[in-house]
Amino acid sequence: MKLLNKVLEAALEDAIQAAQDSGKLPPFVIPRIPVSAPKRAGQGDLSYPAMGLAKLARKSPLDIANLIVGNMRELDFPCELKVAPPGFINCFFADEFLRLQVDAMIEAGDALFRLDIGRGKRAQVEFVSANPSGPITIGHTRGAVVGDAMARLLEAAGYEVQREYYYNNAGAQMVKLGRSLMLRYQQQLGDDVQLPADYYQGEYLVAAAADLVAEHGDTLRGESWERFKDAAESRMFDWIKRSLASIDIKHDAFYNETSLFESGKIWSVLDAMRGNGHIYQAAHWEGADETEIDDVRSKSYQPATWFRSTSFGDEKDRVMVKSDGAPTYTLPDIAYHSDKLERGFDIAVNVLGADHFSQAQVVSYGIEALGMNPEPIQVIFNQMVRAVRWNEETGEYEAVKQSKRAGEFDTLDDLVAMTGADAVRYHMLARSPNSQLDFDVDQVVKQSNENPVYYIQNAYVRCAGIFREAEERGFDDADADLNHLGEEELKFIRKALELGNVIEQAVVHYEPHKIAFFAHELAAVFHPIYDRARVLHSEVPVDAAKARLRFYRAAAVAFRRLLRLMGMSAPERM
RNA sequence: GCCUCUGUAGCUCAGUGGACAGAGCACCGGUCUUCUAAACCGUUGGUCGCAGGUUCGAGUCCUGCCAGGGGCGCCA
Repeated sequence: MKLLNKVLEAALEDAIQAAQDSGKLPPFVIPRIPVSAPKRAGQGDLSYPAMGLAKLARKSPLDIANLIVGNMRELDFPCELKVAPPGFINCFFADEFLRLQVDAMIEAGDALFRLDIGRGKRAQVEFVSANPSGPITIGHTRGAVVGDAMARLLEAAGYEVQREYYYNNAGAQMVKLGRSLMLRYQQQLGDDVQLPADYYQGEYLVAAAADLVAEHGDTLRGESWERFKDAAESRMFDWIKRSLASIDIKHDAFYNETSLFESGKIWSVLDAMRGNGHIYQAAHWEGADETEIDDVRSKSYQPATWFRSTSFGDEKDRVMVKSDGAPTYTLPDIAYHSDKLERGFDIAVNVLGADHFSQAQVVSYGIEALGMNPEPIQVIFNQMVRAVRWNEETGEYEAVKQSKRAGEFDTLDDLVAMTGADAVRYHMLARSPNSQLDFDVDQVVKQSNENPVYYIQNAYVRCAGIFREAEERGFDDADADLNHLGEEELKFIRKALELGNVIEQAVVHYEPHKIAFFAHELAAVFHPIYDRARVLHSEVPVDAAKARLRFYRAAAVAFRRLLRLMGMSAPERM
């Protein structure tokens, strides 16, 4: 299905051009013609404010609007154009066109409003990317939900999409994880050993140790920490994948940071940056002030390898290779993103927490230093998310501790157990990424009966109920005449036709939350109609009933499509 | 101090430079003999943080200020 506002935009531009050619409008460079759906009923289905041309054309907006309408060619879709003060051109879809859309929607099915803006293009979404040192926390969950919804929307826009997970199983944290499990294992065997305070205290390692004892007895006593690290890691990854699968999220590829070391990619990238004149050796960065220089002296650092990121607008240069010869995290990160671009993705979306802002910026500078265009790399920064609970004693909200312990309501598993996969997905998605999110667990549970989640799903359930009942009664819509549809049903079709633009906007601006709000709006149009436009009711004439049954099939397609775009289930009954 | 996000109804939040600023929750009052009332109908609720500026037009763009979150490491 075409994006109708794009069709109208093109036609309006042609009309302006035609008016200019015939001398009715003076020559000027035609600016962007923004056509959008007006907020208010009575202002049409699509609208263009011609006021913006007043200065260019040196005419009154009303005159301009009338001139444009007078020069319009016939559109692909039947509609009526009306001019409204102070200079709007409003487009009203013809009823016959809307009736045609009912069957078009049913035919489109799960591919409803699959766009062609990404046709032949490849997109990648990198998200979650938590290192395998513990369970998926509430913070990771937001990234997971937003990233997967973004991937689904890109697919809807026609892109071939890959979901990738980037991780590091090498660093000091993983050593600590291995040693933590080793100590827990020894404790299970009755040894009197203590876990240092900065080790992983989570209960899940106690369970892992118990499993090791059950499986291997005491035969692992004396094994190195690496053996335990491997055991912990594979257990953690299994857990992470299982948790993500519980909210219907699956990655296509897992990219290990270590491979960038093994392939030598980080060094070739560093050489390339050096070749472009952006790398230097020094004890402190070139623009260091006295405080920084004193600090370096006090640590008696040997020279390190610096990236002159200030050339690209950074506030200070960044270390790529430490004085001990080990790369910082940033170098492999730059190498990883250059690898992404070399793999030929037209778009590489990166879903990160807001705390990675500076890091992402340095990576972008690094890509520039390689002589590559960083533009395909787009980052969605999610602001902080935390689980909160109401504290009766203090009378305020308190953050649930980030303990990584089961039962503390701060892991994905806990959230799903308490509220359900669909509720987690909806509440995590239905917020602008720029907005901080306090996930009030008690509230989500308490309100579950009057939740937007169920409000939307119930629209689909109600359709499914009609189909079930119709089948039982042997009633079908085979020869339905859609002329029997009323204003209200057509109003729903009008609203549903906005879905294409919502998908387009969500993709172009990397704002997957738009789909969640639209789903709620569409449900709000649906429910009153369901109440009034009954199908299997003795007072409803057969012709109207058939038309309505056909209509509800289209509505079900729309809701199913929306729910799937959000990664939510479309249940047949509640 | 610098960078960045946020500030819109009692609460949680939407809001492509356009028309009279919108939802949900909460509150109050009504609706089920027909496809599930997890719904519908109605009422109440606003100095869009403050002050300037740009514009025919600003919740939206710019500047300054106030308040809150996040980031400013030879950690990852």
